[in-house]
Amino acid sequence: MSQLQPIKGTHDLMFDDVRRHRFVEETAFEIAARYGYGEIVTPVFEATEVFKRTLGDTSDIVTKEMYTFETKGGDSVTLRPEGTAGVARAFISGGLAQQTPLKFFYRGPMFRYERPQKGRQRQFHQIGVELLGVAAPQADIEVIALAAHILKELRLAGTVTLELNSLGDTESRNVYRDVLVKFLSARKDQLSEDSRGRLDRNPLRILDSKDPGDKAAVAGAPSFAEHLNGASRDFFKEVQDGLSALGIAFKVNPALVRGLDYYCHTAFEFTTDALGAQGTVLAGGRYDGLIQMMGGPSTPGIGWAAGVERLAMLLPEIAPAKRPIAVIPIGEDEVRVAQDITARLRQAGFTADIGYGGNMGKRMKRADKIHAAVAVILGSDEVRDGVATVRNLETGDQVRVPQADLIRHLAAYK
RNA sequence: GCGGGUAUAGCUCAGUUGGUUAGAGCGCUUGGUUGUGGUCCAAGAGGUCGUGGGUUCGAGACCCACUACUCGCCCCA
Repeated sequence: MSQLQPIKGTHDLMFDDVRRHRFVEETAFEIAARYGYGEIVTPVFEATEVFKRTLGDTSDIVTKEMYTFETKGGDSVTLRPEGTAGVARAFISGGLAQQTPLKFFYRGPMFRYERPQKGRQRQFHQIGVELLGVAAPQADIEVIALAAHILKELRLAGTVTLELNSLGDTESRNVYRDVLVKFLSARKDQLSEDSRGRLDRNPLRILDSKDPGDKAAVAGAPSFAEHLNGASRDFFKEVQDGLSALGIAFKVNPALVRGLDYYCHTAFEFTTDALGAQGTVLAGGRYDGLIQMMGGPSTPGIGWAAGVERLAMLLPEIAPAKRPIAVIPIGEDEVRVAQDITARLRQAGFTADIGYGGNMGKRMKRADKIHAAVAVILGSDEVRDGVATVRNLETGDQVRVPQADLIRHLAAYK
């Protein structure tokens, strides 16, 4: 047992784990590119203020989950707990308001000081998209369609469910908020301690509490849908109609809320019951107030983020890694020739590996271990005759091939 | 921050009501095959039983504390 362990809540990714991880990221980006999204890479840390302002001073993320520290220069910086704030900051600092609409895809590590459990790490990875500058419901439809498309491409269409809700515009939300607070205040004794605190900070969050008392109190509450004004109602209907027209199935969930103030209109989540408590796999919404709240020009936006580890866990078997060609010099005298052949194979686009040492048996074992499809064996006889012994490691068949013909002969293994 | 579970070989785990030299499978090394892997056979290496304390004639096992991991609550992707 080594005493040297990774930091709590962090993991080393290797072998198949990395391949699943990359498969998620690359598939997502490839699909996003078809929708016109370009990748944006923002720093993994920002001025603490960037997150405080965007996430709200009362959110759990800001109040207890951020990795915040002071630099040698005395500035407070924070490892990003999510991706939207950094993109919004880049939008403002880059003066990109003139170039809307803009579509960004991002991926990378996020950091939250939480208690780790299944599907929840302290360093985890997200992929996400942001569409900035489009106020029309068409943007909501496209962004959700993109998410659905990616999940389908990952062969997860059958494992996830899309839930949808509308938070309305500011006017609707303020009206409903007051109604809800009044209703719940009258039933304060039924509420959990957490939810009593939320009454002031985040009353909408009480709607999706799992606490039995909260659920009972909320059961008879006036519905958000009835308090949407005409414009908000029309907006939500257009989103729903658009999704239906594209054949994207969804379920309206009135309890689906975002606690943060800048969220409005569309909120959505793709969830699964295959991951225990951490069922949300991809979630997002419209945030028309965000850019302005950060000090930029008023710009509508909508986006989502997905947890790469969670998606990777759900992934069915992925395609096996490409099988390499093993080049095996029998003794030290053949190493030079083997290196030359290996280099030529690699230049020609093959995946090739060379046995590093030991006797031939060892090198053959190594070839088997890396799942080589074929071995190119070079002994003194072969070198003398300018040939190589090509052994099919599946069937055991082997033939002598002139070294000059190797690339053509091995074409099937490319 | 609050609960539950677990901790024995590199990995996955077994280990009887507490009893003398702590086991298996896989993996690893070597040999059977000094120019042939995967299969097979044989041998071998590898463990202060998470750490510290306690109970006992005797602790891997029982008790306490700590640490780590893990699963829930919470939060969220």
